[in-house]
Amino acid sequence: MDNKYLQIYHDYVEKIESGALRSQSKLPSEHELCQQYGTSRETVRKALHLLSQNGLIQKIKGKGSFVLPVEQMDFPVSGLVSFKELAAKMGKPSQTRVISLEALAADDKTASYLRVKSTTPIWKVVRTRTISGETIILDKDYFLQQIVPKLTVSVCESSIYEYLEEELDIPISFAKKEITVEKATAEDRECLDLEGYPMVVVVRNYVHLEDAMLFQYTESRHRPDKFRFIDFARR
Amino acid sequence: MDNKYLQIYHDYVEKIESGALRSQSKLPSEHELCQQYGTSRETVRKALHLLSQNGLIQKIKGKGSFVLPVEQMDFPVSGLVSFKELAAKMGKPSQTRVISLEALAADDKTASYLRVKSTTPIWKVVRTRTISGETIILDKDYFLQQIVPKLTVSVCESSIYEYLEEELDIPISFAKKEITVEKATAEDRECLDLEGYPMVVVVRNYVHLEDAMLFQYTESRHRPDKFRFIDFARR
DNA sequence: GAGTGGTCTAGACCACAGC
DNA sequence: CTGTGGTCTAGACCACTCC
Repeated sequence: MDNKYLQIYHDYVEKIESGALRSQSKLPSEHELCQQYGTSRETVRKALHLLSQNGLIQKIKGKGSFVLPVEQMDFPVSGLVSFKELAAKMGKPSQTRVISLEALAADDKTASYLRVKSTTPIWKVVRTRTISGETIILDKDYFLQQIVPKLTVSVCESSIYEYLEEELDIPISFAKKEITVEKATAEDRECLDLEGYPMVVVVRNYVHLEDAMLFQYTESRHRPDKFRFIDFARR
Repeated sequence: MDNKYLQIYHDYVEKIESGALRSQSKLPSEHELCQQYGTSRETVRKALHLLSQNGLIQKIKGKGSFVLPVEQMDFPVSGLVSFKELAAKMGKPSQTRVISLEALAADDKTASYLRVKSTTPIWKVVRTRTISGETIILDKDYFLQQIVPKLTVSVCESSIYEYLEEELDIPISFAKKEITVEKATAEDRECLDLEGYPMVVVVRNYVHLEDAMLFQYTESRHRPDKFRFIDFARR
């Protein structure tokens, strides 16, 4: 069901992540790829641009396109990725526990985060994440009921993200993350294995739909020594 | 000296950041832009894609392109931006102080960060950043002398980044940032106004050239309460 | 010089929104 | 239905790298 350029893109993501294409190795030239896939050059270029944007290849004028060093698949919290996917990539035993799941009216603070009026019907989900036996992340999610009419504990235990994308087909478009370090609250100390750390890393995530409407606000609170964030930027 | 698509892109960055184009307002259709700029549609689309990637506009199929809410000029540490630019955007009095500038041979630790052999000739620069009277950032930069033959204190006091890009014309291509929280060292406590905070936020930045060669490693150590990082992600 | 990627064009057909 | 953005094509010229 992919477009042509996504087809080419996914082919090469697979080749690179599986190791079939080694770091530093050269991709076929754009001309060759046109012939292999039977497409025009702009289409091939769109695929290569995507690979380059995502840090998988490097294009050098006059030379060609080369696979970049992957550097141990670095916990890419950057972008829109779910905890489930992350945990799977890291290959560590992990567990999600639902502390609470409530349908309620937004209080003033939550309403301001979601930029809606107070008393707007919302879902509030509180979960903890346990990795290798240590509970190190406290996630608090808020959704507009208008967008997500139904939500169950079992969905919250696996992946809300998957549910929204695949079941409800909600068109998630872009998200803004904000990372700060703050004093641990009583709730943090209660829910997490903080081991005496006085602070937590707070990742606030604002998720927007295709029409730019904000529909989800997530606050992810991490034990500082277990927190790691990777960002990849191009000129 | 810009390309056509960069011309269009910069025109609209200016219009949006200056406020001439309000949040939510609609851009001309791609067809109209073609006529206004006398270019083909793919060229206009390349410009709009860039605007969209950088979080300035939102394209909606069947409707048009719309200016996104800017949300208070959000300290965009994301991407490749220099401290000088950041401080200017935030409009706060700031100051850079050079603690040391040395040409030396890489020790084992530094060599492993830069992924070169020990004893490779490098520059080591240590600087502090003071904002509104508080010294809250300690920056340690390491460069390969092979790439940067000359470096002076006065360059380090203004902007090394500008010097590399504009004077030396070094083709910076991409960078990887890694954010963690670590115990403050004696050096941190000595150079920064830590106010008793036991930890610092460490941003490690690996900067690569166009040929994917690593040429700079920067370690930026922040007082936790003054740290803020913004990440913008699209589907 | 031949081969590469970077830009650009003038078309085409499609899917979606809104009337 | 018209107008919008999303995809795709088959060319073209340029700047760069390497021999």
